[in-house]
Amino acid sequence: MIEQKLLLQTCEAIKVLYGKTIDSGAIGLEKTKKEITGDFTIIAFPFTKISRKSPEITANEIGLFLSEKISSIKSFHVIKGFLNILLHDDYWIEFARENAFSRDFGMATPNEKGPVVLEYSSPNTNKPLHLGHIRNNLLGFSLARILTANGSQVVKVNLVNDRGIHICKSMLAYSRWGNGETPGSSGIKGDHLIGKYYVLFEKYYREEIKELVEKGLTEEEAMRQAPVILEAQELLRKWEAMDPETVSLWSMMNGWAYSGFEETYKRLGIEFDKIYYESKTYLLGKQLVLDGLDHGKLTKKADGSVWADLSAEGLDEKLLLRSDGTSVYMTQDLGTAQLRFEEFHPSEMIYVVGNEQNYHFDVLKHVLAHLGKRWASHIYHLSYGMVELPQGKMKSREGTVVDADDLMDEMFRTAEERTRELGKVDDFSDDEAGDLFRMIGLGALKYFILKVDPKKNMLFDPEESIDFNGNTGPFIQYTYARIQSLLRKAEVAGIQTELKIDDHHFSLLEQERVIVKILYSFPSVIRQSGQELNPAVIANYVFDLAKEYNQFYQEVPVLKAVDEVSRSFRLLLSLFTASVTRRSLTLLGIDVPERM
RNA sequence: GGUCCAGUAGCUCAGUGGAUAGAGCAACAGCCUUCUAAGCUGUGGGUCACAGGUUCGAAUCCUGUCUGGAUCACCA
Repeated sequence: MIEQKLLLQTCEAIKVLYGKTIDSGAIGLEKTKKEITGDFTIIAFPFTKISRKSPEITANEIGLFLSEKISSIKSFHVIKGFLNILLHDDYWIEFARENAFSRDFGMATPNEKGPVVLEYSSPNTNKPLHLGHIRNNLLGFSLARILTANGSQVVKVNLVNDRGIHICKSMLAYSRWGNGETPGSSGIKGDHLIGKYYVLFEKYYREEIKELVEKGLTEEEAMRQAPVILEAQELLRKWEAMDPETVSLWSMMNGWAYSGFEETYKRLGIEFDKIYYESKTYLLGKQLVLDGLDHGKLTKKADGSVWADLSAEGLDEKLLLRSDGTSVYMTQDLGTAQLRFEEFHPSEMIYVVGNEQNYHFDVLKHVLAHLGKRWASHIYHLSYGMVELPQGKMKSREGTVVDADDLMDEMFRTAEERTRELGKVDDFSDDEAGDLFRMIGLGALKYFILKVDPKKNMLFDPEESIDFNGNTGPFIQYTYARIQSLLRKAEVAGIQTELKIDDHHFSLLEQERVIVKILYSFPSVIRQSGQELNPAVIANYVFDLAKEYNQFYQEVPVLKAVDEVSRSFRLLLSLFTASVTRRSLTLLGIDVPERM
């Protein structure tokens, strides 16, 4: 790699010129800004202390040294303390030629340290998936692909929250008002049907609270004493006691939810390697806690409850077992973490969970460390921000949630409308057209969400999300489709894409050079987003690429280029760009259309 | 109140120690014998929340302040 060479020789230059050994990590090497001639820039300011000369002179001396040692350097020039280095065109041409056809471009060496267990999605079975889940699912799935591209073996897991008071609420409402309605009989998708009864419960519950408050109770008392909530709690106790009737209702309704989720996942294009059910794991962790108690790492209070004292780490005390000996959420998570560790011996355990649980994961790691689990430090919480709407936050109680299925329908519909308007599918079969609408609609949705830094709260404006112009998925898909069309036409015209540079030396246009340089950075973009667990890095990269490509080829048509060598190079560049674009979009879980 | 996160153009977002802080949307003015106008070109738009500090250099790092959000349950 040329960058390595530059760093190495800069060290050498400083040693020879100024007699001091420095670490190559201390050198500021970056890509030259677009407006300035050059490919790489070395920042010479820090060396002035060593050289005891002005930044300009220091940079010039280093530049001279480098161009003697590295043959790929064509020229250099200095602005203030910035040493801008220009490489020979042949270097970039060779680079493009070598990489245009390479398949595993961007692939890192396999990671032998063990698999990465990646949890995402984690739905509740009492209501359908909404926009927040979509962000979670897209992040998780994209991350799995990025990590795989970085050489990791990834186990994608989902932990379904299928037990607890929330599902009992839906069950209660259903047994009261359901009249034996099923997804089949009503034509309602299973998870939506359950959601319907959850909403019914909440509505009725609120009415009861209101009545009690009118009778003189405080709101808090009313919430606790409302007959319907007591009944739901009774249902939970029955479930825990394995009451046959309750369990059978529970498994029937959960079955509806599972098949509903499966359908949504499929439409979203995401999948899992393993699904855990909380009903099977909720008792885990208790033994872990009792062992910790035996070893004196946890404390028991007078009422029998068990706690972890994390005050030394700046956190509070955390309850792990209730006074009646039952587990809490944290206890379960301790248990499932232990389970996964034993199952996979992972090098890393990643949880894609919203940032409202930052504290929970802090505590989780600390408690595990307290219990002597060394792998606690291998837990990484990929925390993402909330999705807000123009009207404010999504609240299920106020009916301002954006349902995942509805949203996808809306995206598909808009994609179809817009595409038909433009006459893009006039020569498509119905199947082809349908596929295209789904690709574009989903591409728009996925890109819109993934391009934002995960940790930030984001605003989802339905209007803007279905705009297909500018920094959007469809724009990138469009660029790709156009390149594919170009390549098809070139083939028909019998134009060579294989570049012969043996006897030809020609100059790259400035824009060609910009594009090749962007392509050059692709492997480091993948690596970076793997490290930071950030698909947004890739999203923004591929948009820049598409934009540069469009700008250039607007002005310089490929098929008409007169010079055979330069035409051949541009085709090669198109091929290269297409392959990197496809690769990037795939890492984001976005499909690429051959025509659109 | 404690802890954590965020604050960049009218709006949505990039940029996390380098040069004159960038895109998209929105507004206005242009460009279809070209790979396909879901595109391209141009114009206007900034106290990088505020104040100090660190250094050759700060939107970026440190400290403090302000604003917004999350969290601190014998809920999950």
